[in-house]
This record gives sequence, structure tokens and C-alpha cells, in this order.
Amino acid sequence: MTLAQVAELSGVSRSTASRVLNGDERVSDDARDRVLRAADSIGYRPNRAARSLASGRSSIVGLVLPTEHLTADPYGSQVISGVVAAANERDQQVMLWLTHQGPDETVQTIFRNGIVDGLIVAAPALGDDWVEELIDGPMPTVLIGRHPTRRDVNVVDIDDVGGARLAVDHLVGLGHRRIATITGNMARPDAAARYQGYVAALEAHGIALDERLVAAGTYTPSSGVAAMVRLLKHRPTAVFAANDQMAHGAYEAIEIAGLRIPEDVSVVGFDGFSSFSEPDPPLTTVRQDLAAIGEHVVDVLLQASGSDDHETLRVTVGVELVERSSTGPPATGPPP
Amino acid sequence: MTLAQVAELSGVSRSTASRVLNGDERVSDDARDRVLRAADSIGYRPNRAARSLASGRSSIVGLVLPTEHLTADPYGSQVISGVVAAANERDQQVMLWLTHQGPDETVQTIFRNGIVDGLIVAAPALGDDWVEELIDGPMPTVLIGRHPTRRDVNVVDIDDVGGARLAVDHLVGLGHRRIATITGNMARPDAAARYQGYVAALEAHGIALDERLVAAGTYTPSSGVAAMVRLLKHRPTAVFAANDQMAHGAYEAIEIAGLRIPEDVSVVGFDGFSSFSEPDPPLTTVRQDLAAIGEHVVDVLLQASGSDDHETLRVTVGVELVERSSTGPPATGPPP
DNA sequence: TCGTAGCATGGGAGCGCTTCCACAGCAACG
DNA sequence: CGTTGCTGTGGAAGCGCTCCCATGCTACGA
Repeated sequence: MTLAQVAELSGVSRSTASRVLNGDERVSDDARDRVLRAADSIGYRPNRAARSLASGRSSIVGLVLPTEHLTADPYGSQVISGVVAAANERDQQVMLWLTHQGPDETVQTIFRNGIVDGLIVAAPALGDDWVEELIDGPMPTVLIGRHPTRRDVNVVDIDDVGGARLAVDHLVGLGHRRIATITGNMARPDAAARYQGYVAALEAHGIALDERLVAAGTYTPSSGVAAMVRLLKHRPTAVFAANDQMAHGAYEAIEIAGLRIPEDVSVVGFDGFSSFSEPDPPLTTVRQDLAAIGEHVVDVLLQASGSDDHETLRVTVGVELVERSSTGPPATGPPP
Repeated sequence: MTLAQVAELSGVSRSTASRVLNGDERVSDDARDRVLRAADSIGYRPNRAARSLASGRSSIVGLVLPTEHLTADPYGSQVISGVVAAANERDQQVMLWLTHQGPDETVQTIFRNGIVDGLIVAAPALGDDWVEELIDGPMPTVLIGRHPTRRDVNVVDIDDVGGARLAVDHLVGLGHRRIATITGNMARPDAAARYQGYVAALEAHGIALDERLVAAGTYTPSSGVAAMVRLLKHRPTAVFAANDQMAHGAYEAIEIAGLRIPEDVSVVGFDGFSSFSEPDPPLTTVRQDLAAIGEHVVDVLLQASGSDDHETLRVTVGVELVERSSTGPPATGPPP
């Protein structure tokens, strides 16, 4: 089952058979028909290696993901599922690497196995030197989430600032003024942006930023607990957690303090992935659509590897507020 | 930077250069030295497509995973991370497919892109026809978890039966006799095996199986809640949940009923992955080591695609009981 | 009628590598 | 001294495909 056999069986040359199989227009209907039928009848499958060698492209995209996002939080799963779905729809295959070994080693592995047409790099953080190596490497690269320092990179980005504003706007709309926040690790650009959005929204509503209502977390549930315990001392009526996991942690701290959600404290999260367990009450959150991100990032990569003008591409994906029952108006009377 | 350039630079033929780069013994030390130095100096990276075309193998393994295991539970993440780590250590790359589209389409995609040397298929369940298509397809295949019906397949399997016995033995050892179980979906062979182990362990201890202490779940937290609510009517002093997620659900039902863990009801789970949030009290569970599974499955695949005797390979990986604080002796007095 | 443009097609080179085969050189043997 | 066997090496054939170029053909206008 090679192209030659298909060609022979259908009485055309290999060239023509190849054209048909690659969707070239310049073939007579008759020839096209015969080739397609022949290919079908012998169950022909093109040899990808040969095609790749001859054409110089493989239809394989690489996806690089820090392992911790796969094993320690739900983000990686969502990214993988979004990217794989989008890639397959576009006739691309996905090769996956996790940066679990020494970063250097992974980068070398990726480059050494340079069969991919391009690279998708998820969640770059400050201090991830390997990301820069990849960016400056030989193949086109797209990041998911903006890079902390570099601006000359193709990026598909979430509107973190806008999302945080949505969250705070919602709380202000309910009547809250003492709105706390639990931030993520500021080395991560998305965490920084969510904080930035929080600050901007407060300012837009004429609410002064109170440093005591800002607590740093690290995106983990337990860091959310700790942060919330600290915040509760300053009696916020609402809290915006920079991700859902910390919001879950906040739930716990609020419960331990004997307070109710949302009557005593409203909680808003960020991300909106299913995290395998539904908190009680259901969490109001800002949802980012990683399926859409997957689509965009694959499109951008294909575009970047298709053309040779090395213009930097940049797409921002919107988010939406999902109102559930963890938010409500603040208590009117003085807190108990 | 082609092999020819390396050869020319080091003054040997392409054949010799190829031998050196592929670790062939039959090369003089002198030639090896010169080739390696030359390759290094021009930063030579072999063209995988060419190598693959010429040699007939690609050093790429395919990993096929039902999407739901990635987005709805932590299993998929663990499998991916285990397989990728093991594969990369063995100089193999991983191409990932999720069965999110119509299964048929995915299978066709996989076969059409037949560049992989072999296939790893995770978590086959009853009714997954696509698994059989893959098994009977053209490339060597290894399953993670036994197939519900087929026995003529390479498999790396978890000792589910043994794990369930460990759990029940532990509870019996603490003095429990009224031990309930929450099963998984019996269409999944692992769920069936865990139930089978439960039954066997009870029998081994001379405890009669009480049908009222068996409730069916579906591996989800909420199914665990529902199952536990039903079970509590029959006053078990302990429960073995067929996975950790349902154990978390059981926690909730027990709490709602106003009972304490482990004083009133002991709980044992199964899996032992980090599921992004630690339950309180920490869950005693049976841990399966998916990193080890990854190693084995890649080894088996390499072995299966290396030799041409089509003997079916089969490996079972052990599990271990992790004792934490969700289990304790039953209350001596009558329940409140 | 001829020249020319446009189209479908086939021929063939070549992508970069592996691997079979042949061969040269050398040591050891009878 | 010729034969044998071994080792290191190079030549060359391909792996299956893409794609450039040349070719033959039809249709058109001059």
C-alpha cells in the first residue's frame, strides 16, 4: 500500500495520485475519482515519515507543559484537552512533553526530536529559563499565557485583568465595599494581571485600596485557607480569590471561623474548570474557556509556521462571569 | 547539518557516520571520535523523518485516553505524566490522542497517522468498541488495565483484587465486621475487580456478604454521597469506597448524618493520587503507583514492537495500603 | 493555418537517512 | 605461501513521498 500502488491501480502517475490525495485542484474529475476509489479499495494510508521528509512538514505540533500543572492542579488537563481537540480537528497530531526532568534535558529532547512543525508552550512563569530557550529555538513557538518579560513572542492570552474587574464589579454591584483578594504567585504573569485587575476595578469604583485586604497565596487550596484566615481579621464582606482552588481554601477558613457564605462573606473565584468536586455553596467564578484557547493557539501556530514574515502574533481570549450562590449582598446590620 | 556534512567534516563515509551516531560497535575508536566531534561542532541533529523512513521505526509511541478521564477525574493526568516520563527516559516521544470526537473518527485519525511504533491504550471499559479496533489494528498495542473481555492483549494491570483485600483486611484487623462498600461502574473491569476483592476478603475472614452493605456508584464524588446515604441506613461501621473520589463523597454523607470519621464510620479509598485537595481527616487508601505503571507499559510496548513473536505480554503491578486517619477501631458501645 | 496560452499529466530528482553488500587489509592457520 | 576469517569501511540502493519541470493536448485568436 504505497502511493505507487494506488497510482498503478488507477492507471495514473504517482504525481497525479499525490495531487489527488493532497487536494490539488488541477486534476480531472475522472482521474480524481479513479485514484480515490483505488486508494479506498486497498486501504491506502500515506506514510507520514516519507511525506514529512519530502515536504519538510510533519503536521505534528509539540505541546510543552510544566508537570506541576498536570499533577498539582486541573489547569494542565484542561490545556491538554483543549489543544488536542483543536489540533486534531485541524488535521494535526500532538506530541507532548512535560518538563519534569531537568529543564535543560527536556529542551534538548525537544530540539533533538525536531520533527514537530511548531511548539505550544503553556503557562510560562518567571524563572522558567527553558521557555526562553524554546522561544529562541529553531521552530515557531506560541505561548499560552503571556510571558513575564518577553514581548516578541506569539501569544494566546486570557483577559485576566478584565476577568478580575468582572469579579470585583459584580461584588460592588451587590453592595460590597470591603472586598479582599487572595493573589496567586506574582511570578506568574496571570496572577499579577488578576491582581492588577482587582486594583483597577476598586479604583474605578472609587474604593481605596486597603493593603490589609490583600493576602498572597500560591494557587493551592491550602494557601487559600491560610490567606483567608489572615484576611478575616480585617472583616471583609467579600473576597476575590485569584483561582478556584484558593477559593475552595477560603471556604474552609470561613467555615472554621463560623461564618456563612454568602451571608457573611461572598466569595468569587477564577478559572471555572470542573475540579472534580463541587463546593458547597456553588462558587461564583470567572470562567476561562480553555477549549477556545486551544483553538486559537493551534490556529496561531499554524499561521506562524505557514507564513515567513516573522511578525509577532497576539490573541486575547475573553472570560465570563458565572454567577452562582457564593455571592450575595453584604449583611446590612453590623457583623456579629 | 546533515549526516553527509558530518561525514565529510570528519573524513569518513556516511555509513560510518551513521554507525557512530547509532551506537554501532563495529567502528574504530579513531573514527568514532572524529565523527562525534564533528557532529558536536556543527550541532548536528538527525532528521527524524528521514531516519524513520529509512529504518521503519519512529521512536514515537501513541497514548490513547478517553477524554473523560482527563477532564472528569485525576486518573488521566496521572497516566499521562507516568507514560510521558517513562517514554522520554527511554528515548521515545509521546503522541497523544483523546477520544473526544466520535470514537470512530479518533481511531481513523490514529491509524491514518500511522507514524507511531505502537499504542498505549488507557482504561478500556466494556462497550468501548474502539479499543477492540485498536487492538486488532496494524500496530502493537498495550492496555493499561485489563480488558473486560479480551485476553489476547498485552496488558499492564493493577492488582485491584489484592488492593481491595488489603483495604478490607485492614478494617477487619481493626475489629470491623459490618464493612460496607461503594462500588464503581461495573462495566469497568477495575471496578469489578475491586468488588471481587472485597467479596473475597470478607469470605476469607468468615464474614457473610450482606447485600444491603453494597451500593453502586460511578467513581464520581456525588455518586459517593448518594451511595453512602443509602448505606448509612444499615449502620456499617466502616466503608470501602472503590475510589478516592467516592470516598470524599462518603465523607460528606457521613458528616451530613452527624457522624464522625473514624469514630463512627471508618473510610478507606482506592487510588491514592493527589486530587488537588486533601480531605479532612486524611484518607486511608490503597495507592496505585502510576509512575511504575508508566514504566512497565512503555517497556512492554517496546518489547512487543521489538520482537516478532506475537506472544501476549502481561504485567501486574502491586498496590500498597496507605494508613492515615480515616480508619480506626469501631465504637465499642452501641451506636448513638 | 499557425502560434500561443492553458490545462492535465508524467518523469524524475531528491528529501536525509539506514542498511545490505562488497571489499581491503590484516592476522592466524595449515 | 596460499587460504580462511575477521574487522572496519565505503558504495549504493532504497525507504515513500513531494514537487519542479517538461510534455502533449485542446482551444482560442490572429
